Amino acid sequence: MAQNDTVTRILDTAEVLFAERGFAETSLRTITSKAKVNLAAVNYHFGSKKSLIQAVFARYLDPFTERFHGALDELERRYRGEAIPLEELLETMARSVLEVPAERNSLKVFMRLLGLAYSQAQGHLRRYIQEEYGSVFTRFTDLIRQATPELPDAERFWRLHFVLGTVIFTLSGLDALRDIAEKDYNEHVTVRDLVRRLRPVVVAAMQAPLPAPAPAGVREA
Amino acid sequence: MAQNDTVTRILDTAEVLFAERGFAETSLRTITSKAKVNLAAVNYHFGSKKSLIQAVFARYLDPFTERFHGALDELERRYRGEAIPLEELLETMARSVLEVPAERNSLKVFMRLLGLAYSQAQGHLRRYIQEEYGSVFTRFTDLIRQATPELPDAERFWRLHFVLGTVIFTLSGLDALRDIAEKDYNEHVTVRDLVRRLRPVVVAAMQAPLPAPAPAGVREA
DNA sequence: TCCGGTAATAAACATTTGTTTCAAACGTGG
DNA sequence: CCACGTTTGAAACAAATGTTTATTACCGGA
Repeated sequence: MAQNDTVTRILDTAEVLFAERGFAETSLRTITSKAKVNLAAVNYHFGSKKSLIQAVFARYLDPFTERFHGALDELERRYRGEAIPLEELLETMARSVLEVPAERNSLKVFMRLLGLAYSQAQGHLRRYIQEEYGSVFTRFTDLIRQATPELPDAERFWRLHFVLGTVIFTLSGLDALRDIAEKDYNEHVTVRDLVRRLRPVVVAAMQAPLPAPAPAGVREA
Repeated sequence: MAQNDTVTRILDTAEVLFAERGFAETSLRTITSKAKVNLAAVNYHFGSKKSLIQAVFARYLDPFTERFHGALDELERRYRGEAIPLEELLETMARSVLEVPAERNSLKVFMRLLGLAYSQAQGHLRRYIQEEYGSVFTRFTDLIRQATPELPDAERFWRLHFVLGTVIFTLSGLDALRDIAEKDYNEHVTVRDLVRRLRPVVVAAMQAPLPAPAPAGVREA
């Protein structure tokens, strides 16, 4: 199990360094020295730095998509054709996201990586994630559509990304925010705690009244 | 006005490149060649790449904080001691943010930069922004507190960051999202449009019902 | 006109980056 | 025990980065 050990050690080290500093700011030498493996091991086992980055994501997203697909199967079975309630869908998504990294106590790393995947330009990453894991997201949004028939399609699209932003932003910046919260309110906040606080906010956001119609004839660059 | 021209050209070019690719991924050579100035000009006028990054932010944040402070002064004068309504505060913040880059039609650049400032590790940037512009944020949160006396302090703290996440996440990833939205819904979305959609969602999020109390005795790693 | 400092330029600098090379060590199946 | 494919190791590679150095060009005031 020598090669497996090396591969795992590289992945374990890389994911926390990536999460802390971003991809471009993390050199292979930093990773390999901290992981106590040879520099060439990365190119030997993964081929390139880009592939290493993708492998880091795959290790989270592969189990996640599997679990999530399973959970959605179960939900659809339970509701047999009827629309699944919105809160049930959100709850299921939350549970699936939480379960995967829970096995390694690395939720904040996972969330930070997700945040980077969005913000970071890194064209190849977005393309990779989209191609590899786009289908499960499509399935989820389809179910969301059936659960919120009163929303116009475009409005639902944007609201989904609004709440996605809330969750990723909050959980990926959790450490910094937690420090402030503890200092100011003397309250130790757990992830469970945050999810509990998130729930009513997310639901309220999705069910907010529709915006006033756009004023006509206003141009913008 | 030769030196001013060079300085401005560097800033103009740097800000769009930074916004497109991030800081580490944008080299001084790319900036200077695109701006048609000499490579050494950056170090001559700004001292270092770090200082250039800070200067890019200062060019947005200095006018913003001035306008925002002014707008808050005006609000406080209008309400003379009484609590300013939440929506008025949010509206004022939105207007101040929108006004500054409007002068150069570069709102998306500004937003992307804000998003990078959060997501990007770049320790020096966070510290710089915090030290230089933290006070206006403190003033704003104080007013928000007076506008939402029904919220427990901790709850308000988290909700503020929830909606901050929504806004920054959405607007900083605007280009990518816009592409999807246009492809799927054949709808060209402007920033004004997004702000209009954001408003009811943000208000609903801040006013959502309080979460169920935390279950007692549940431990977590 | 000439001087003085400011700015622009080209070249070189020292580091750091990802990647490649090739030899040595390893381990497993015959 | 030997041979062979796999993995590790140290070193070198080319390319790219931020920064510095001299040198030249510029330009307004004495």
